[in-house]
Amino acid sequence: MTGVTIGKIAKEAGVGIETVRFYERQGLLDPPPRTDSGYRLYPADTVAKIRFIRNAKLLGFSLKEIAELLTLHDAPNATKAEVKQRTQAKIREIETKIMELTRMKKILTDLAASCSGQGSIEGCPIMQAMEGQGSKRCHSC
Amino acid sequence: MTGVTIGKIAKEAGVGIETVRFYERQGLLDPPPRTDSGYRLYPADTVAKIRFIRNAKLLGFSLKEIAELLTLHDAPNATKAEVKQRTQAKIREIETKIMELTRMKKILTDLAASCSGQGSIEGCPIMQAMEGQGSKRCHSC
DNA sequence: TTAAACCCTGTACCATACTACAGAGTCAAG
DNA sequence: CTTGACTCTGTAGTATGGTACAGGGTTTAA
Repeated sequence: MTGVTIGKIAKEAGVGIETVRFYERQGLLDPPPRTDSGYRLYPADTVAKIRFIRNAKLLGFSLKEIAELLTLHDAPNATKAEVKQRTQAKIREIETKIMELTRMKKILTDLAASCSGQGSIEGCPIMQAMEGQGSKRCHSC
Repeated sequence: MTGVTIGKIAKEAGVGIETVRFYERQGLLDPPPRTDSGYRLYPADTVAKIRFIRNAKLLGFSLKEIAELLTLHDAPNATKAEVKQRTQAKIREIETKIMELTRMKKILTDLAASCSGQGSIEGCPIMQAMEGQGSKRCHSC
């Protein structure tokens, strides 16, 4: 089997041609063999790799992290522990983001509740909150 | 009063000089008057504006959105409703992000629980999940 | 007077994940 | 044999929020 051209790979994987080349530049996809005229000819499993990239992205992994996961994927001596450790690190990262967003949401919700939404902006409690010192002794810290 | 030079504004506000000029380019701070030699001379309330920017950022507003808030701030005929509406839109935006992150976290947590973390990467359930079709009929959608 | 400290503009760079060309060569069908 | 579809490289642009110069001019304090 000689391989598949980039256009067919992209179409099957549901991404743009430019994206496939971009993933190659970023080290997510191995540079494939070429025809005499320089056309890329991809092995059949490339579509699966692009799907892997998409799935990992949906789980919050960056392209750099996905490159590492793909390296593990192809390393015969990689371990489950390495994958699990990365998964747990990502969970902690997500938890940190959720906590930060929850903090923002609580403050905004309280402010919205304290604002009548009626009349001139003068004395708006939301604006007043943002005018404050942003003190180092912030009660939410 | 002639005004304050950029270095003092930056120091008092706790940001870099470049950041002050950047905020001016982005339309967050009005271009201040200049000395004959071209030095910026800021009005005294500029430090408060930069604090406003920092506080609004901590609540999740982008610089573009903060520029709008600052415009409202200086508009005599602005209303509380306009501020409250932006606040509620931001709350919804944050809720969407939290839901997306929570979705990721749940999947990752389930996957981590299903992985023994022992032995070769062969058969790792986390990797297998990422190899899947990423189907259109995903049960989490 | 001279050196340090300050300020100016303009541009380029960091990460992230692409997207969009221009200008050229190649391949397949009719 | 020509036309359209495909591919190539390389570069630049998108949004976000800055940071970091280079290569000047200015101000201030000793």
